[in-house]
Amino acid sequence: MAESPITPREKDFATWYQDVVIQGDMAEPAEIVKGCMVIKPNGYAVWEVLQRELDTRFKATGHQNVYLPLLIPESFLTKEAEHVEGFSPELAVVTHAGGKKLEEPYVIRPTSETIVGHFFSKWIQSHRDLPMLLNQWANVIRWELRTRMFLRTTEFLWQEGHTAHSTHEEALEEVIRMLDVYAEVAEDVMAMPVVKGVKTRAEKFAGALRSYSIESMMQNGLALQAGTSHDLGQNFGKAFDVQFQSKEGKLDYVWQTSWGVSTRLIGGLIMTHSDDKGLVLPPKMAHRKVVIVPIFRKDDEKAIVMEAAAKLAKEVGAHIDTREGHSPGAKFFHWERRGVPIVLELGPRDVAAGNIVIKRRDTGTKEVIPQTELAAKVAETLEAMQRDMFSKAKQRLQDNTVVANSIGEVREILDDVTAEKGGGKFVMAHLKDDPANDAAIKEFRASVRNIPLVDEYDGPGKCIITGEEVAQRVVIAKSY
RNA sequence: CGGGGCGUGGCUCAGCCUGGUAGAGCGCCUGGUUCGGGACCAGGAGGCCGGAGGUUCGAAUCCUCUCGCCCCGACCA
Repeated sequence: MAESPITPREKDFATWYQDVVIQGDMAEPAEIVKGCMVIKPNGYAVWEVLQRELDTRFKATGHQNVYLPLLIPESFLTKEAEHVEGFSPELAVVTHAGGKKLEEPYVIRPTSETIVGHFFSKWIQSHRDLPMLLNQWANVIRWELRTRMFLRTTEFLWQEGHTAHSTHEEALEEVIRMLDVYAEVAEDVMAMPVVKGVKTRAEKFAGALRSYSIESMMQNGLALQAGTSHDLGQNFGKAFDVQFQSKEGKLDYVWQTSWGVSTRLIGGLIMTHSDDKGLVLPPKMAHRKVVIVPIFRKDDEKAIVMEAAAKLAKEVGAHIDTREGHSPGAKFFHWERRGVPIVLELGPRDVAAGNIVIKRRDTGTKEVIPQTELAAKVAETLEAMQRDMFSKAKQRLQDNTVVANSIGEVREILDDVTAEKGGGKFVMAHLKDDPANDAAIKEFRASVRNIPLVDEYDGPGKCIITGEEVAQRVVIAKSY
């Protein structure tokens, strides 16, 4: 037994997740710093793919990247009342520097709305400066009490978009545009289906008018907020005095948005697709899509096999596992745990027959094919995997979405659901957007995930708590 | 912050109750035989037992304090 086995999902989903992260060589707990993790090469490569996919789309929608300071004067946080209330409990504060106590402490950014507000007020004077469309790739710190690798760590990597507009309409368009970008990356690249919607007032970002989110469903049925896009209204504009002069010569505050996704997405990716054998990556997320495991005994066999392997590897852009001192079996397990989409086996028998063995990670299907067909077969298999993995996840989401018409029913369905045991559902119910109702749902540790932008159900109905007429059903679930 | 668990070679842990020369498996190094789903044999390197104080002739073991990590809840991307 070369490396520790992975706890089956059935037995304990939370432990399974940790095992997959560690065995897949994605990350490990930092241990020396509370709640932090070390993202290892295999995990960081996945983040780099995500960065590339997102960044390309940000640029295509007119955004530019900037970088702002990690430290924020403490007083900045207090300028927006809701914002400070929302973030105060989880701030890490720098009180000493240069061997002296600081006159005014700095907080380590939990997010950058305030510092952006400050600079927007410097940079924006005229309607000609608008819209201002910026994005920042950065790390932030939120002192969470409970952490899980990728899903919630004290320090995490993310991108935060910050934009300023001259009208609310335009800002709203931006909010939805970026939510769509997130949904596209989640579904088309990560093969992770999401539900787009508006957060309830109780669940919105501290300081926003409204927040929008994409919510995905993990294999245990728990919801994961995979991305958010906020309509900040003029709240930060007013707090930081970001005014512009309109065409008509009138002064007005800018309308802002902010939006972000984080390394949490990697957690979502893992919990959407992986299995009891380890990590499973959709082809578009795999930095290493094809690996060849050469098989041979004697030196003359080795020469023949390696020559054929090198030729085929070049043809399909594969990595050859040339490590010595490991049996082929050990190599198969190695790549399987790391989620490589396609593993090719090539031994003397195959070379003699002009064949090669192709195995796909998601289904475990193994096939012997002529080497001449390899390139076509690889391309076709990668495409099929991407498609099938999305379908499978989509099906699971549908199978585990249920309708409920009373609070008792909702509670019945979700009461015993935990991250470890699983059994989670998305429960569609009519509920009025009122913090009191959110609180009632919280009593059994569930929450309103969002109010879907597209109502796929029966339209208006009576709120399961107040009985008032509401426009549509909302998503209620246990979540990470 | 409440509850639980845990700090002993790189990793997983045993030893602690009942104080007396620091152990195992895995990994690592060397050599040989292996190699189509986690190979085997032989030899070898590697630890002031989380930290501080105390009890004792003697502490990984007993006592006090302390630091940290993990898991479960409340908070949250």
